[in-house]
Amino acid sequence: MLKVRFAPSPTGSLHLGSARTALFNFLFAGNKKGRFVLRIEDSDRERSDKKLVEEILEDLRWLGLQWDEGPYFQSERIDLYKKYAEKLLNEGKAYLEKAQSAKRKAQSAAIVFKVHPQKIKINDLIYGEIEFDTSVLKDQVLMKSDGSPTYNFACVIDDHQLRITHIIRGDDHISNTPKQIMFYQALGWQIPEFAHIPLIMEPGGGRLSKRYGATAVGEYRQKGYLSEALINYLALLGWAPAGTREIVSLDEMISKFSLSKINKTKAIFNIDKLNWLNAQYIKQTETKRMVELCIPFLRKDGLISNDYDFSHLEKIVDLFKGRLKYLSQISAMADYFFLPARLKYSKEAKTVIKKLDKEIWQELIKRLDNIDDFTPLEKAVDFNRRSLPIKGDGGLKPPSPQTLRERSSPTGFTADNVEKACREIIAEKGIKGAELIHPLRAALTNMPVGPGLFELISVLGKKKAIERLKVCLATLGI
RNA sequence: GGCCCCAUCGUCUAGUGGCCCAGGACAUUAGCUUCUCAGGCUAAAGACCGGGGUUCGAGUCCCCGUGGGGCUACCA
Repeated sequence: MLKVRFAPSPTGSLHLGSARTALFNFLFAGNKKGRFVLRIEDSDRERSDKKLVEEILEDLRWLGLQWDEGPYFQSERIDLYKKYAEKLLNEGKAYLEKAQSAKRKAQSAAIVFKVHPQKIKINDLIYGEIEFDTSVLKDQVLMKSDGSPTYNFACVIDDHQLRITHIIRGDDHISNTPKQIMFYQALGWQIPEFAHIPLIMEPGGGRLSKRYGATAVGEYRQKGYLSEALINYLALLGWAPAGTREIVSLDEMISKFSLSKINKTKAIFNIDKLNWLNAQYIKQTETKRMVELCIPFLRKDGLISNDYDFSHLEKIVDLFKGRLKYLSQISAMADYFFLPARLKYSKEAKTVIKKLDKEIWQELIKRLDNIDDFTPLEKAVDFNRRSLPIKGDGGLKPPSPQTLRERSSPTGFTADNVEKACREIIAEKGIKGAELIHPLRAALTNMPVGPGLFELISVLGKKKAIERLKVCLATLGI
C-alpha cells in the first residue's frame, strides 16, 4: 500500500510552502490510490503550540486536503524513540555524551550516533541521482539530553512505524536525507522513496517570509481568497498539467498528477497571478455561493446584521462578482448599498454633483418616481405561490395585501426602465450621457467608479435612490 | 569555508536532439467595447546565464565558469 505523509511542525501557522508540500503529497496519494497521513512534529516542546496545531488542521481542511490517517503526535511517542535509541546504544552504534555546558549539568547524557564514512546514493523521484559522502558529517545526536528526540531520528522512526513508502518534502531536507538513511541502515529497515520539491521564494530572492507579505494560509483565507484558487495557484507553482489551461480543479489535478513533472527550479511567489486566478474563480462561482462567502465579510465590517435579505444580497453580489480580486474587497466597494443616506461627500464628488443643474435633478427625481415599482397584483400572487416554501398548495393562506406589496417583485424598477428615464432626460435637455451619469453616480455612491449605474440604481431600489438624491441635494444646497 | 541542489520572457511555465527564427499564462503597453472603473476582445513588446565541447544538427547531452538556493544545531 502506497503511503505518504505530511508532517508540519506547530511552531508557526501553516505556511504557503508547507501547504504546497501537503498538496503535492495529497495529489500523489490521490493519483496512486494511496493513503495520506498527517503527523505533527512537536518534539520540540518549547517551540510547539497546541493552538497552532488546531489552526493547521483547520487550514488543511479548508484547503480540502483531508488526510486519511492521523494526526499522530511525536510528543506522544517519546518512548518509542527512546527504545530505538537505546537499541542502537546497546549495539554499540551510538554512544552517550555528557553535557558540556554548565546549563545542562543537571540533565542526563545525550545519545549520539556514530557516523562511519561511506558514500550514500539516493534516487530522488524529482532530482534524480544524488550522491553524498558521510565523512563530512559529524556524529549525529539521536536523543537530546532533555530526553526528546532530534528531528532526523524521530522522523525515521515515525516514517518506518507508519509504513510510509514515499517521502515527499521540501528540498531543504535534501541534506538531511543521508543522515536519515544512515539510521535506516543501522536499524536494518527498508529505505523509502524520496521526492524533494523546490521551495517557494519571494520576489527579491530568499525564502518566502513575512517581510514580503502574507505567508500563512490563514491570512489568505481571511482576505477572501477561495481555497480552490489558492490550491490551483500553489499547484501551478512548479507543476504544469498538459496543455495550456491554467484553471484546473482538484480532481483534475489528481488524475493528471505526476512527480516527474515537478520542476527542479525554485519558484517565486507572484501575488498578481494569484489575484488573477482568484478573480477567475470568483467569476465562475455561482452567485448563491458567493453570497454565502461574502456574508462573513459584510458582517465583520458591520454592513449587515442577522436579518439580512438574501435575495437582495444576491443582486448586490452579482453586481460586484466580476470586479473582486478577493472577497474582503466587497465591503469597501459596496458599502453604499447598506449605509444610510450620505451626508458627507468627498471634494471630488461634490464638484461633480454640482455640475448638474438643479432643474435636471428635479426632473430626474420626478422621472424615477414615475417608474412603477410594483408588479400587478395577479402576477404578485403567482410570484408568491411559487416562492413560499409551504408544502401542499392547498394549505396556502392568501397573503394579506400588505404582505403582497412587500413580497411582490419590483419588476417595474428595472435597469432598463431606469435607463429609459435617464436617456429621456438626456435627450430632452440636450446633454451628453456622461454629464448626467457621473453626477448621479457621485450623488448616490460618493465614488468615481463602480458597477453600471442603471443596474446599480435598480438594485438600490426606488425608495432608497430617491431618498438619497433628495438628502444629497438638500445637504449640498442645490 | 565545506558538502549538496538549481539555471527558458519581469514572474509562473511548455519544451526529454531536428516539429523552436522557442509556445501559453500573469504582469506591462496600445486599440476596441462602455456612463466610470473593473472586465471582455484584439494586438505589441519580452527569454534559452557565459564559455568550451559532443553531434550532420543542442534550449534539450557533457565539462568549466558565473549566479541563486539549501544544509553544515542537543531547530524542525
